[in-house]
Amino acid sequence: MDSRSFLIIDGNSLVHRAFHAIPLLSTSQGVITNAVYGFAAMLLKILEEKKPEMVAVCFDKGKITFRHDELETYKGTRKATPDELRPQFPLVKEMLSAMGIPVLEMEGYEADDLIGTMITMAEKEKINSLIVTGDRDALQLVSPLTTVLLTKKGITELEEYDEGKVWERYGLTPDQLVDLKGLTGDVSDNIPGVPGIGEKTGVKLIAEFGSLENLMNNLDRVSPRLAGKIREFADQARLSRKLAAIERNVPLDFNPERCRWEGPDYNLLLPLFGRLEFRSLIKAITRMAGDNSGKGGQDRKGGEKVRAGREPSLKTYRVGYVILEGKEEFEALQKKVAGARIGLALEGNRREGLVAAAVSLADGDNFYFPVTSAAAQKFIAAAAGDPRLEKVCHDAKSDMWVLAGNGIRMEGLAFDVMIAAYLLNPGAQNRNLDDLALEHLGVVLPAGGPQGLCARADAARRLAPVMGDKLRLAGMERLYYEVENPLVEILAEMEMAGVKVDAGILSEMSAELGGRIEELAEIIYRLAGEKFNINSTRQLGRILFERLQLPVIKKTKTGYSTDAEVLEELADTHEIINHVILHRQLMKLKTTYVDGLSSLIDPSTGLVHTTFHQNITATGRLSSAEPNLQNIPIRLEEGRRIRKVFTPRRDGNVILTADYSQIELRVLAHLAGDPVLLEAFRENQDIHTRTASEVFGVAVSEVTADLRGRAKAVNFGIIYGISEFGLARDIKVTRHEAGRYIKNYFERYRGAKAFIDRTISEAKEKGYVTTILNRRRYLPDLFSPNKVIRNFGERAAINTPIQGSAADIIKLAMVKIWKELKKRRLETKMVLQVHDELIFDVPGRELEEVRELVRDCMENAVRLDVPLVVEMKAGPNWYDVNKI
DNA sequence: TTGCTCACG
DNA sequence: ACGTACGTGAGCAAC
Repeated sequence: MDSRSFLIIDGNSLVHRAFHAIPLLSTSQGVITNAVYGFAAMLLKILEEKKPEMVAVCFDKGKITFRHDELETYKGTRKATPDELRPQFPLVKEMLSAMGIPVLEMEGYEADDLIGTMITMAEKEKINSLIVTGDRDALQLVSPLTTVLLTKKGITELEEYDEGKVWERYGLTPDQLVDLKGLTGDVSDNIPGVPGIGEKTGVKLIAEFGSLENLMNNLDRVSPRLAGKIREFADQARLSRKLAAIERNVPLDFNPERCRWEGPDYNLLLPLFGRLEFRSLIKAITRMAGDNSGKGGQDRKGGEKVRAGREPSLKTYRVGYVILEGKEEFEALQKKVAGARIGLALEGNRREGLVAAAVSLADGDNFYFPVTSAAAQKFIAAAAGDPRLEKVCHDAKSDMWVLAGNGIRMEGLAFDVMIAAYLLNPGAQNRNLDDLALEHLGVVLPAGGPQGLCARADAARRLAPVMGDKLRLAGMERLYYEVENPLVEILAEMEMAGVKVDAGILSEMSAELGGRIEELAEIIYRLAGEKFNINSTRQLGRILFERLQLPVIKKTKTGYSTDAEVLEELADTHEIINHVILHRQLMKLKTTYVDGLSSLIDPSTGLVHTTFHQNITATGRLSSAEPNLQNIPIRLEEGRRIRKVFTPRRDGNVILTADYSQIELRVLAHLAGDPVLLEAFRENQDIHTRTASEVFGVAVSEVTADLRGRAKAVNFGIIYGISEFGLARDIKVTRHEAGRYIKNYFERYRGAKAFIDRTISEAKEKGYVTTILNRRRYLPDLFSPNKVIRNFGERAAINTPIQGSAADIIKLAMVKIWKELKKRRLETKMVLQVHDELIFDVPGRELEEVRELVRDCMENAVRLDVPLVVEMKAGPNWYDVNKI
């Protein structure tokens, strides 16, 4: 654009366009944001491309405009603004204010009229204007100085109209477009025009006569039929023309010069985008603005001080810092931090250990040091190891691993902002320190170097009180300080302790499985009549359903389904199927468990060290990765044997397992207060047998294995948020039959039914569900207009309090057990957690004591309305464990 | 990177 | 008429 350029946007039009072009996005807490997002994305793109000098956005104001004085039914057919859109307008205006862009609106006028008035002012001053809108009516404003950008498709495609382009499209000049509207009217605005005249005829007439008035004066020169029609509706045509004409003289106390754009106020914009969870836009504007900081003064060690009272703009966050070197400096700092609370950030990794550290103090002083000298090493060991020196970190468990590389242990973790962020919203996908600093502090962290590390230590320290307040307000203080925070150190110890894995047995298994897989492959190729990749579902599908013409049971969105369920159903149709099933099974065992596990054994110790993720699941469970030790086979004997390789770490030790019996159903009994469930557990009955008796109306003594199996599926179904379809599929009965079971269940278990209904309705009221320790999960899916997604949300609303409470309970038990093991100075190591089960590596002499300690801590972790029962087993490996 | 499949609670 | 059981992680194939 030219030197003086004015960008002027039809806010209503673009907000509506964005709303319809973008699917219903919402924040993790259910605030719908799609229109704001689309509008912001469009705005940023146009600003970047056009770099205008002046910017304004116009909105309609008031339902009744001056046009309604002329025609009561003007825009009478407009649909009401959707409920999902209306609350987004204030957000758009807030965004514009943060962008530093003025919003123009005036009672009784539409955005068009304000735009017409502004560009008229601009043209007088020879300013070039660019109008952005989705409304073709704006094309009448095109002139040598004014162009219009029309939205074309979606939000990114725009089409620029100058006079030439208007002529090319309509064969008319921009001001003739108004005359055209007089004839054709406009369905969307409910402007009548002349009935029977559409765009084709209209354009022809206006092109020939130049204007509506001239046409009226020369009706003798058109066909009698047309002339009659126009004569009959002459007044209506004149009125329509008047309505379609954009007003250019609104008494507006504003002018283009006052729209000079100085750029966004990033201190407002970034927190707003953070709140709306516009991660990609945050990245985009961060990039756009670039790192234009670094004007801070230097201090004696080369660090940079914050400049006081700087103007608001997107500056990478800068902190003052001092680089520590000499022994005396470390000693001085050690004195200074005694008994304090510090932010701590480390640079380094697990393999190579600690490289550098940054410490941030409450008074704002920050210290950076490379860990190269003995003095540095001594300082960090003392600081990290001192339990009374409170540390605030981001992802402290990773820091503990880095420190462990230097033989340093961390104690005294006061706050981990990553874990706090997880509790505040377990559904968020990102908990980087950078994102948290942006969202909660409104600052952009610098990357790398002493400045970067100090900023991280400083940000962590400053985040702690902010997030601590939020935890308190959400009622999660106890959950944080008594469960999750202590668990960080416990999980670090479990990971570092590792589990002994017998590599010798694994390599034998690998060879044996390899041989069997090859034999099976040969048979499969022979039966198929050709060689192919059995692991490729596509190639397998082609063989089974095309070459061998087996019936197609199920399709995936990319082709034939060949999953276990399908293969099982095809088992009788062809000899090849059972071989494929076995091949799959053995392949899984070999690749994932046998070979996968082997590759992760530390050859110097024979241990595997899983990583327990404490901030992944939506429900509060842990997850385990590299290797995942929470999904080691057990259901089928063939796979179960893998467990033989998990052994105690030394001779004389045993593997002890302790698992909660039916913890989720017990939690359900407690939460629902259902009398039948309560009674069953209080009397320690077999819960599935009892359910079978209730649902199928037979005496407990008459329950067959088959009935018990079905009842078990029903019980699982209840926990998952039952559906006829799911239950029917699981136990292979008709949907009708499954429906009967569910109906019977809810008639016998009224409390469970009431719990489910109550849970869903409360979730819809609050937008989230909670567990017994007040863990929270937001469920934006509950508000989806899509029924399938909404049903998902409802099932999650039922399952989360159950699964999540069970997670709370075992985590609490872990903390109790760990403290007790420490207190008694036992050598026993807690090594694994598998959701409802804990696994220990126990010296033989401690077995008796540890068994009682573990049982006590687990059974009494919380007080429920039903007893918690723990089953314990012990043995020489994870396979050969027997009840004790 | 995505989709499919399958191991666990 | 639709298309679903809840929560995970990993390996392979095929882009």
